[in-house]
Amino acid sequence: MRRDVTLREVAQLAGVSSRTVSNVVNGYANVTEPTRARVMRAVEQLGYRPNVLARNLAQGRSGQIAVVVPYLDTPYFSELLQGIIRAARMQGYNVLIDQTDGDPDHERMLISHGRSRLLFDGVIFSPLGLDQQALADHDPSLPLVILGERVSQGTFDHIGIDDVAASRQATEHLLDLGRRRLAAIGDQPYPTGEAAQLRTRGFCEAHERRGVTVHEELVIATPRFNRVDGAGAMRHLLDLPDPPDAVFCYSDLVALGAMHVLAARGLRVPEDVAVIGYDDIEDGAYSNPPVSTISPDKEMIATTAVERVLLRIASRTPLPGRELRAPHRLVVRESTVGRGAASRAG
Amino acid sequence: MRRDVTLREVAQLAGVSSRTVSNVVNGYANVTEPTRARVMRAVEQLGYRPNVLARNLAQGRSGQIAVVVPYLDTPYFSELLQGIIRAARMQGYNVLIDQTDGDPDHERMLISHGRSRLLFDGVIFSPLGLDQQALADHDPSLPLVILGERVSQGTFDHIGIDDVAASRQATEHLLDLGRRRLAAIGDQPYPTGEAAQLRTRGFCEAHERRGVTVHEELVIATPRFNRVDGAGAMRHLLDLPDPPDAVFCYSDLVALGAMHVLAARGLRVPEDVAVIGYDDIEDGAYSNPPVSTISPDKEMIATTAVERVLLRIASRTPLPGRELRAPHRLVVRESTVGRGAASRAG
DNA sequence: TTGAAAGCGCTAACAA
DNA sequence: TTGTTAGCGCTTTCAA
Repeated sequence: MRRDVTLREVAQLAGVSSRTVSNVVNGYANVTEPTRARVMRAVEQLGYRPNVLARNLAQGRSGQIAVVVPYLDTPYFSELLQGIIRAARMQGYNVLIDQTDGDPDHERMLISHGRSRLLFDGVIFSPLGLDQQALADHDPSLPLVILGERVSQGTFDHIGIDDVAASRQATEHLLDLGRRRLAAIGDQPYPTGEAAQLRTRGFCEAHERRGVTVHEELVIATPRFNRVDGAGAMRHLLDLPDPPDAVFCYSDLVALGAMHVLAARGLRVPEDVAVIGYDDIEDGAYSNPPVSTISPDKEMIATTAVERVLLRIASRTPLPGRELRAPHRLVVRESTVGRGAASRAG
Repeated sequence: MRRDVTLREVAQLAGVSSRTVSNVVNGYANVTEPTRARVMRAVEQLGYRPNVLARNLAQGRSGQIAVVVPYLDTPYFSELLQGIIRAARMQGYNVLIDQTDGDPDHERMLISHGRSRLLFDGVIFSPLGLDQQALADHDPSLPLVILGERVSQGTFDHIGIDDVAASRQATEHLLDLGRRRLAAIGDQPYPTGEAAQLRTRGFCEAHERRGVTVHEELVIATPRFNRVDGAGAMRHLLDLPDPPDAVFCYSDLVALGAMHVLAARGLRVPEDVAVIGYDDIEDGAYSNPPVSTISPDKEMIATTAVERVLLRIASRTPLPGRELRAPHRLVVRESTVGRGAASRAG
């Protein structure tokens, strides 16, 4: 390892103390212009670059936030991640990525007291395997922002869209098109499936509001929100004696998987079966047909998450947990209204 | 910030020196069993967790590798990233993500002398904005592994598939189906477009081998390999007086964009136009119709990249640059052979 | 405004 | 096998 230029060497060359160099480099305090110039010259001459590690050790922080997601190759997360990285970088923070595969032990570890210290100053976390209680057990000294649907117990922030309202809106869209046998793919009737349950609730509420009966047997549970599960559920639905004429999918990936099966069976979307998704990932806009969906404001979710976690990091005293809502909108495409009729709605 | 338990405190409680605790914690050297047990007990009792930052500073390394990609929401990269993160973690390394948007200055900065020191020990880099020469100018003391098509100048490793052979294979597949007016979407006839140019070369070689003339006007250049560019190029091709009967797309995203336009124009895939992509992203397998593609061995690329960068980090002396080839295979799906006939080929 | 010096918590060379 | 101790490079308190 090549010996690096240190602060001390710069100080020596400039004929000042290392304290002064530190001040100059960080733009701190009051340094007279001539001193500043002298130091800067020495910095240039030696090609000095601050050692981030040393700085962080001295400051007791790592300058990094961790972003923890279950799966990186889920388009929704990678799209979100882009915004998070951008926002964090703007504040001088680096982003460490972790992928848990939904493993509860791994997830627990990351937010527990037992995690390795100073690797990251805060966490933006999209939990999959942890339920309410496990989340509440997190190290209270760790600034934590949760994405998706987990109600805060007051020790961390939570940001997400209004899942019930959004799902209601998607379902009402299908009902308003005259569909009456609606299926829902993605329910998760167990403690870690909160997000899914909220969507199911919205699904039911829409039926109530329109005075239509929910067909319970058409509400299909799936362990994940991916294409494979969507395809499997769709196959099951089509094998039913009385299959649905519309499907509300709890993610766009599920919708794409479902549409894949519909195409394979020779059924037309939306003529035979209308399909609506959730997340507004780019794939959905380019699928055949393009898929209607609920579009959460990802840019806002990303920037707000970063903003909040940095706020918590900066705060000396633990901040009370906050519930933050990002806006969403219904995006109508061909998978529900057919060619030519597709447009956008609020 | 809560005062943390330090090595020294553990040493005190255990009645040994900090040196010994360090040895125990890191599993170094020879420590007698009773001593070890005593130390471990103290560790447990105090809830001691090593401070990664301090360790790294003392060791002069950061324990992190940076993975630099142009765009995170490109499925190919997020799929690759999964493997990289997994492999790195297995070796005790964390992964720092950076996204350059293809900005040459940003890219240059990351591998130059001027980068911030010790933030990462090595880089796995997929350059977009930098040409051969700019890459050659990287800080030679920085362990560097390049993904994609950039020939190493001997100071870094490069790993990728054989683009020419793969493209030839894809093109031959189209020709062997009897198609004769083949288009290619994704050429990039400028210094940073090496990968694209190699694919164009394979495209031409296939024509030669089969004794078919290349239709130059059907080779379309695009700045990026995404859906939008694929859609735009396809529109252009369809507006030609004599449109193609098959399209070789330089990425699956391009293929999906192209197929989107074909569907919108009421053309059938593959009956009217056969389409083949490149990368084998998951979307391609679930599109309608599923898209034939060149499938690089992503898992192997990921693990090899990590392996090589760690090797370079570990080596005291700079290792000579190596060219590494990952295997690929042709995956035949409905977008070229139609329903029912799709299968896999080596 | 600037200097001297004590840490930040850990590793590792040197000694015992 | 274990202890002593001098760094790693920077920040920051205290004093001047």
